[in-house]
Parts: sequence; C-alpha cells; structure tokens
Amino acid sequence: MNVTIKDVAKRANVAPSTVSRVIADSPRISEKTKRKVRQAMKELGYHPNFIARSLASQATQVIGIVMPSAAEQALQNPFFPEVIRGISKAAHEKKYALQMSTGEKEEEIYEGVVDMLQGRRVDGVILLYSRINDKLMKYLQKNKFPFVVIGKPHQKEEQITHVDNDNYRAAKEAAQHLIELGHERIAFVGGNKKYLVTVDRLHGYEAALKEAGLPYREDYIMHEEFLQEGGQEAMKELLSLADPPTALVVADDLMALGVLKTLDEMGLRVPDDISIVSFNNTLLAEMSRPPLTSVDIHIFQLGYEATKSLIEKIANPNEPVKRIIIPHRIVKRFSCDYYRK
Amino acid sequence: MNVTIKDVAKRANVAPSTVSRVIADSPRISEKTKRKVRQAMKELGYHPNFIARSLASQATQVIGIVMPSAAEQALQNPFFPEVIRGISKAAHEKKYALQMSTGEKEEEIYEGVVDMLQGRRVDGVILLYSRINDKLMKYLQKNKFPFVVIGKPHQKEEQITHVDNDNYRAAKEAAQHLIELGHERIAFVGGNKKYLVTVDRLHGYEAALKEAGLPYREDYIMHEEFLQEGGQEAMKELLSLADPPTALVVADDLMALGVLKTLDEMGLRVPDDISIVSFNNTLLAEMSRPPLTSVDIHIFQLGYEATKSLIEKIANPNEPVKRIIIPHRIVKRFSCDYYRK
DNA sequence: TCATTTAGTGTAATCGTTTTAGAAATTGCT
DNA sequence: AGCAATTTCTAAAACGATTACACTAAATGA
Repeated sequence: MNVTIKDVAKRANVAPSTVSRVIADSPRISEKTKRKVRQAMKELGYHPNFIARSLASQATQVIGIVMPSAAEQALQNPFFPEVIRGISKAAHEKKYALQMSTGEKEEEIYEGVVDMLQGRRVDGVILLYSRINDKLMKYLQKNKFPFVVIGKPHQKEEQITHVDNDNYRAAKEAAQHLIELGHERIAFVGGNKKYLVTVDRLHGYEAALKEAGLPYREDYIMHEEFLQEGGQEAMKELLSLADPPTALVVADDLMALGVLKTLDEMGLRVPDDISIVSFNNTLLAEMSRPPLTSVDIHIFQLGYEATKSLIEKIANPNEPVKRIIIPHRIVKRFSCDYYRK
Repeated sequence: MNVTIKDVAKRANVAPSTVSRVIADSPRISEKTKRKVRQAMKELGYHPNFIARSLASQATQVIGIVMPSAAEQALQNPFFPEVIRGISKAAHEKKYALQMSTGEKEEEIYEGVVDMLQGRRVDGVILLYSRINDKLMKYLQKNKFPFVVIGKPHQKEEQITHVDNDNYRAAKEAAQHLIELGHERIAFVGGNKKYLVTVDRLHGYEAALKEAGLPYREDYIMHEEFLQEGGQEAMKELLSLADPPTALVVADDLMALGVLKTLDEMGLRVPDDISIVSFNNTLLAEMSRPPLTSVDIHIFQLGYEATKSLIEKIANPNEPVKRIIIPHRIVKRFSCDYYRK
C-alpha cells in the first residue's frame, strides 16, 4: 500500500498528529521537528491522501461547475469554455480543483449536483446559468450550500451572491445602436424565456423601442436554443413575415451565426439588407462573414469573479452577499448599416 | 450534522453494514430488509458520503483530465471543449465525474496530477496531449496508474493505451490534395516539435512531397503555438521568404485563422494566391473567410473512446493495452485551388 | 435426529487523515 | 530548588463509509 502519515511518523520518530501538523505548517511545532519530519516525508516520497483529509476536515478544495444542460451540448457554445477559463484561473490561484457536472436532463443535473454536495465531493458550486423557478437554486439556498450564480437570480436576488452583466442596459444600447442607424423594424432573437439573461435583454430591447416611440411587435420576438440551429429557426420564421425586420438584436454569437447562415441561403446580405447586433463577442463574432457587431460581456471575467466570490464564501460562511456587475461594451464591426428604404 | 448510514441503520433497526449492503444492492440482503432500509433512507433524506465511501473503497468514480497547459490557455482552442464533450458523454454514461487539472507551467501540472493521483482524488487520468519525453507519462507508467493518452505516446507505444488518428496519413493526404492541384511550393505550419501530433503530421507531409518528387525545404517548416498568434507568426515568416509557398498544410484550424489574418493584412487572397488545408474541422473552419478545407479528425470521438478505454482499465487493471485509431476525413471547402503560374 | 448448508445480519477492523484534550518537557521566576 | 507557565508533542476519538469474519436460525440431507 501507499506511504501514509504513520509511516512518516515512524521514520521521523514522532506521532502521526505531529506529522499532520507539519503538513499544515502549524506554528505549534518547532522548526527542528518540522525539518526532521519533512526530511522523512521526502525520503519516503510521501503524498497526503486528499480523500482521507477531506473526510476528516470536511472540506475538499474542489469547486463544482454546473452547466445548464449536458456538458456535451453546452460546450458547443464558446461561452462555456470561456467562462471555464476564467473559473480555472481563479481556482488555480486559490489552489482549488474543478469538477464538472455531467447530466443530461434538468432533473438528472439536479440529482447530480445534490449528490455532489451531499456527498461532500465539492465545497461549493458555480451555476453557469440562471433560470426562472430553478429547483436546484432553491435547494442550494435552503440547505445553505455555498454557491454563486453567473447571471441574475430569479428570486431573492438580494440573498444570493451573483455575478452578472447589466443585461438590460446592454440590450437597450444594442437596440439603440440600430435605432440610431435609422432602423424601425427591429426584431429580437433570444434564448428560452426561462433564462433570466433572455428576459433582461428582452426588456432592454423593449425599453429602447419604447423610448424611440417604435412599436413593440410580438411577432418580432423569437425564443430559440443558444445554438446555430436556434438562430436559423428564428431567422426563417422572421423572414416568413409579411414585413420582415430590417435589423436584429441577437442574444448570442452562435445564434447569430445561424441567422447569418439562413440569411445567406435566402440570398439576403448583411448589413445591406439586414443589420445585426449580437452578444458575447466571442471569436465567432470576429470571424463571421461579415464580422459581427457584438456586445462584449467579458465572459472570462464573469467566471473569474464568480469563482473568487465563491471561494471567499467557502472560507467564510458569513461573507456578505455580493452582487457583482461586470461592465459590457459594444464592439462595432461590419454587421450594421444605416437603414435605406 | 448530516444523516449518516448509522442514522439510517437505527431507524430501520438493522446494522450499518446492512445499510451499506442495501446501497450496494447486495444479493445477500433479503428483499424485505431492502425495502425497510430504503424506506428509512427516504424518510431521513439520506445521501451517501462519497468521500467516506472513497476512503473505504479506495475508488472515487472520478476521472482526471490533464491539459497540455493551463486550462486558461488551452481552452482558447476549440479542440479542447470538443474533446471534453466526448469525454463528458462517456463519463456520464458510466457515472463518472470529471475533474480538471489546473496548472500553468509544465512542472506545476506534473505536480498537480501527481497530487491528484497519489491523493487518490481520481481513479485515473486522460492526457489530452502527447509530447516527447514526457515526465508525467513516465511517472504514470512507473506507478501503474490507470491512464490513457489522446495522441501517440513517444515511447513504449505498445504498452500504453492510447487513442489517436493516423496523423501521418492524414497529413500526407492533405499534402497530396495540394499536390494534385498542381502546387509545388507547399509549406507546413505545425505546433511545437515536442508534440507527437506535430511530428507525425510533419512526416506525413514530408512523405507526400517525396513521393511526388518535390524538394523538402527546411525554410518551409514552421513550428508555432496552437493559437491564432502562432499562425500569424508563421505566415509572416513564410511571406518574408524569397520564394514563398503557394500552398500550406496547417496543423490546426485556429492557427489557420491566424494565417488567414496575416494573409488578409498583406493583401493576399485565399485560395487565389495561396491554398490552405487545415486540421480539426472545427466550427472555425466552416466559418472562416473563405471556409477552410480541413481534415476532420473526429475530436469528439477521440475523447469518447479514450474515456471508455480508461474506464475499462479502471474496472479491470488487467485489461489489455489498446490502440484505437479514429478515422479522419478531409472536408473540402473553399481554401484550395489549382496552382496557376 | 443431528450434522451440515445456506441465507441473512451483525461486529468490528479498516481506510488515512484532523483535532481535542492532555501529558511531558522545558523555561522562567523567586 | 520548587513550582507555574509555556512550549512541544502524543494518544485517541472522530470523519462515514466498506468488508472480512462471525454468528444465528432455518433448511436440507442421510
């Protein structure tokens, strides 16, 4: 079997507890003993057993990442690798490991996360989404598990630490940009209504129209999956309208890609025939044809800040609730043009 | 504190060991007792403590993912989310959780993985890369830890289970495609020479040239990072040559993107002035301007198969060594054209 | 009928740490 | 020198499961 703390203790002629304290670098152990013990550890090639340590100390130094759907699906959208990059950076800085939820349906994810936490596999979790009436979020709150959410919680916002953008303003600005270019028929292509990002952005869009005195049209509002296919579907539907929009606010770059695809198939040109403002400013926005004007929401930073907050919360359960708003900025490229009759 | 196996035992009027056996669904427990125990578990809201279970059973049901560099960097390349998707699917099927290494420099990653394994945090690991003389791989082998590598091991290939493409042939075919189009000055843009993918692909490229009777030129061989910047660097250098190439084999889509960028800045056009065959066939290849002819290496499947093999190996330490070659296929788009003098 | 299986549970050791409570050794002070 | 205070270390009890072994009662067989 493996080298344990007892072997080290024997070799160094001290008690196991002393070795444990040397590992923790307790000030209650003399330098002399520490040297002796460390020497023994080196000689034996000792590595602490995290599992045993976790069991005794009731902490794992692991953070759980919870995706909105199966990683298998979510990871198709570059948003997720990018948040994870931010999470990874912060986790690494504080010596936390990362564990990913793997579940397919909502119920399965819920069970998985509950097991993760009740099974004490992780010290806390980061929700990479926020949806209306989320069973999981309620559970986490009720059981006082440390967690933070990326996005705006549906309920009890003031009781839940979260990191978000000002999606209302961001979408409003996006729509205003199009309005300033003279567009009057502007559609909104977003994700499922149960996600708060979608709701917030829709409201922002709506507010911009209202302020500009433009009508809000139900048939200009699309809700689809955050994937290319979603964008395609939405665009097809919009084009089937009697008076299709001349501009779009699209809530995600990958969706925007689908929009472009459909437009291309239909022989319509961007920005000549239709203008687009998208969200996320991932590499896709830069690369698409034409490059998309996109709202940069600083995804990396969302992940980074969320993780830092979570770790603080884990370290100190009384840490006050925080609400962190990451700034956004609209990056203008070549998918928007003046509206010409 | 939490509900433990003892609480359940008390409630059901049985011994803790019986409860444990019910959890494991042991055939040695009568149906009647099982029902009684399950009832008690439900009533108390019992969740098994994974950590305690892991300690006792010496297994965690967690797989470690090892990236070549900091996740923070690696995840910029769509290759990684895509392998992870495959890994995630297989892991989920077999009820394994995933843990990611977070380390920056090579040495730090090494330490991290050693700790992961020695600390018994994971039952095995998947290396998402293969490099020459890899300290970590040697360590894993020496200590008989279950692991599989995605890529071709540098040494003792026949002793290490790995999942790879036939990179030699893939690159050869890529180059041949260009040769068939009449190109004679074909450059190779790959990653660092320490990675075996790079080496294999370079050899394939070389073989194609040789068979076609074309000269192999050192100054046409570029080794850069698997990022856009790498492609840019390479292309700049190639363009500074007295007789720059008319076609390129680029070992990665993201790099190819960098190549395109530089080409665009220099006012050169693809495929009119330069033809390109790239690798990975990620979304980027489809989206770039022009869309890239790219070798699809079925990244998802690499991850999926690797994970299945690893889990088999964990379940049965005597599982024979496997070598799985995932087929590739060249997807033709619009980055290649006939060579015109 | 009594020894022998077999089925179903229980007892207790074990996994490798952390940590509380307290013993032993050292130091300081008068 | 004697005693309190301080420093340094140890013994032993958690932590929450798994599992080898023991045991009892019922079933089987000669």
